[in-house]
Amino acid sequence: MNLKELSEKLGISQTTVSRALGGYPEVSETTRQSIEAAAQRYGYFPNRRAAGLATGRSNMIGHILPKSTQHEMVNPIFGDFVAGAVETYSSRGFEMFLSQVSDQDEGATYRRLLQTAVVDGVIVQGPRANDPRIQTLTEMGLPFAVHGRSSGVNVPYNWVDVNNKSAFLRATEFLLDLGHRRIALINGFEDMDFAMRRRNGYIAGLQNRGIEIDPSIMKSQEMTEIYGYHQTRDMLTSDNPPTAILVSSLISAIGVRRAIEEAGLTMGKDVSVITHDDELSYLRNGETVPIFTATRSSVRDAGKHVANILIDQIENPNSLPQTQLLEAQLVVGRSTGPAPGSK
Amino acid sequence: MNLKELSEKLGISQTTVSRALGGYPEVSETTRQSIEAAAQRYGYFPNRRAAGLATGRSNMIGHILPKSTQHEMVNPIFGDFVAGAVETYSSRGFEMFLSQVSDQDEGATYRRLLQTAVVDGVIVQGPRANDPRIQTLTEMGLPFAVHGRSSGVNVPYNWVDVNNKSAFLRATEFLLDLGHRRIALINGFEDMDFAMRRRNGYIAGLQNRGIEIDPSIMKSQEMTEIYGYHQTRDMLTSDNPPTAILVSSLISAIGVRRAIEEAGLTMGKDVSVITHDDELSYLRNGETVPIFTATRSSVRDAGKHVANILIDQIENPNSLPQTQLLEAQLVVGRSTGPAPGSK
DNA sequence: AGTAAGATTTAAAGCGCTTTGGGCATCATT
DNA sequence: AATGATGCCCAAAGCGCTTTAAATCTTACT
Repeated sequence: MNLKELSEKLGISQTTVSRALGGYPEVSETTRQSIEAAAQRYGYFPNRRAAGLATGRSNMIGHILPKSTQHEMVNPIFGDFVAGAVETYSSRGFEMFLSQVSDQDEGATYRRLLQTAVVDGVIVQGPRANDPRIQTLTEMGLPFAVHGRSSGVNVPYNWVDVNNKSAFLRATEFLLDLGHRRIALINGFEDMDFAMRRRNGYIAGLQNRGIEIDPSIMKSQEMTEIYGYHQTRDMLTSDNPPTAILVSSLISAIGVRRAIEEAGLTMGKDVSVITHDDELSYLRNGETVPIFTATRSSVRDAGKHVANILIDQIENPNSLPQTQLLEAQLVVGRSTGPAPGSK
Repeated sequence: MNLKELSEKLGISQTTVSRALGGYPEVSETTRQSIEAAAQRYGYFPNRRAAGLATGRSNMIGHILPKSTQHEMVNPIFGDFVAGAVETYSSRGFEMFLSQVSDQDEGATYRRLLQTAVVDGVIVQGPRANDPRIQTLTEMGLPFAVHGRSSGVNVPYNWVDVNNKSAFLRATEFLLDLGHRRIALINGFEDMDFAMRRRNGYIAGLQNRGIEIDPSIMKSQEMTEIYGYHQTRDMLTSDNPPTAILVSSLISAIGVRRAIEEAGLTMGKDVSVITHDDELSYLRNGETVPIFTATRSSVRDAGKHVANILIDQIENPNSLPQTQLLEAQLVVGRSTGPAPGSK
């Protein structure tokens, strides 16, 4: 059933049927009623491709999954982030489009997406410092919103980010207050902007108290479970092991705990741990009392917000970019305690 | 730049330009060369909406994310599964479309997807026994492929599945061979088809050796970390605790390990554990030597396969449905050992 | 040289929708 | 009664592409 058939069946012009269904005012209430009833009865929905061709809009938002040759990991937060975004999309009449690209030609992909008119805007994930995508997209005029920020980029753009620096600053201070003086950092890849900011928060926290920065206990890599395990095991068997560890991901923190327990130590007594917690739905950090003391911020909510901001921009092309800085909560669980030897 | 402009620039008809770019034979080699060069130079790509309107094909595959009111969990394997599928899509000229639906009107969504001509086919995830979606889609004539199978459905359809029954049968036998007699099952929701099959494998394994089935140590729920933890903790403090546990997900197995260690027991000595391992990229089951003895099967590969099968079907509408049964490997790690008390 | 067959190319129709620019009643205003 | 508004509806153009049917140009053969 298409518009033509429906309008013939009703004996009403295509124009009027289209307008009635589109909610335009210049249709009398009675005809609108009968048109809507008929559409319902025949299960008519406008063909989106045709509608898109006519209007120049697709009501689709693109997400680009970089097929990195370097990092083979599929981000564990991807599912929850997308779930949040899609929730917004469906409530605002949009849908999600996902494409994969090899790293080098991401620019070409955006250009192609624009040229082939397949999306109205894109979400940029995992920004790095000075991320070139922001420049590219701005020049191209393809609406976009970034999950995270990109240090060094000065043009305004839409973003939603967690206050990573403040979160890790507070976490560091919390450990210092407990008497810890040797605090390790198990961070994500530090060319990622969020990881850089977390490190900055950590460093600021130590420096505020005049504690020296020791690069040998600052690790940076892809945040897998194994990675947390390895780094912790190595540090715990070193000459001068840390008494506390700051971890960038709950997944890695699980590895950290494994290494601590394997070393015959007790988490929260011998070694304190604070992790960032994205509130992944399949990996809750305990229930009423969290397992890990954590800086907590829902990545799912972030997905919702960033989608909303992008759609605002699409629906209102001349509006100024919006930004949103979410504060993480510091929630206290069972993984932290006074530094051993301090009273 | 659109087709009309490009063809005017070249002084060649739209027809010929379109054909040259589409790789049709009735264009002389010399004109094709110059057309391709020009397309390259101007960065021309055909508008996909318009092409789709003309051909009736969209080159998009739909995935539906049910917005379950009941299960709020975003499947942890979603990311890897999608990554596999998208890899296939991009190599075969397709792209992915993701939409969210509330449970009850999934049928309506499929109908709408077909009517609005937005996808060429859909992937069905998480099938249950007698899943109504298979019937619906078959009747509608919308091409689809299922990740998993649906017991009780007798019409032929495209699917890719792991041999869950055989995997759990073998795992059970492995534990029995180690002398275990009291083996618990921490399974996923058993209205999910895969979970049902796993349970059947487990039961068959026990019955083959004449061991009685004890429903009090067979658990079924959403496979979170917390769930594994709770069930294990409860069972270990019961009158007749199991000496071995079969777990349906690595995520839950992490919770199982946590409970075992919290109880002061040693995994692989006091309590043996076998888990299913989907080879999630962010959650590897150890390195050379696995942490957990596991039934292993890559969900990412499954994504690739199911996407290929669906595209085959789309490109060749009259072909018979394809099916693919992947065997899981039983890999031995450090989480299993002889039953305590047996010699 | 003349013609049939084959190779290229083109004009134009059509995919299903939205929207512009009128047209025709109906109603209120002078 | 003439005029201007207003409300409702419609025909047709156009979005950018693919593809059918027809035209033109080559080539091969009698």
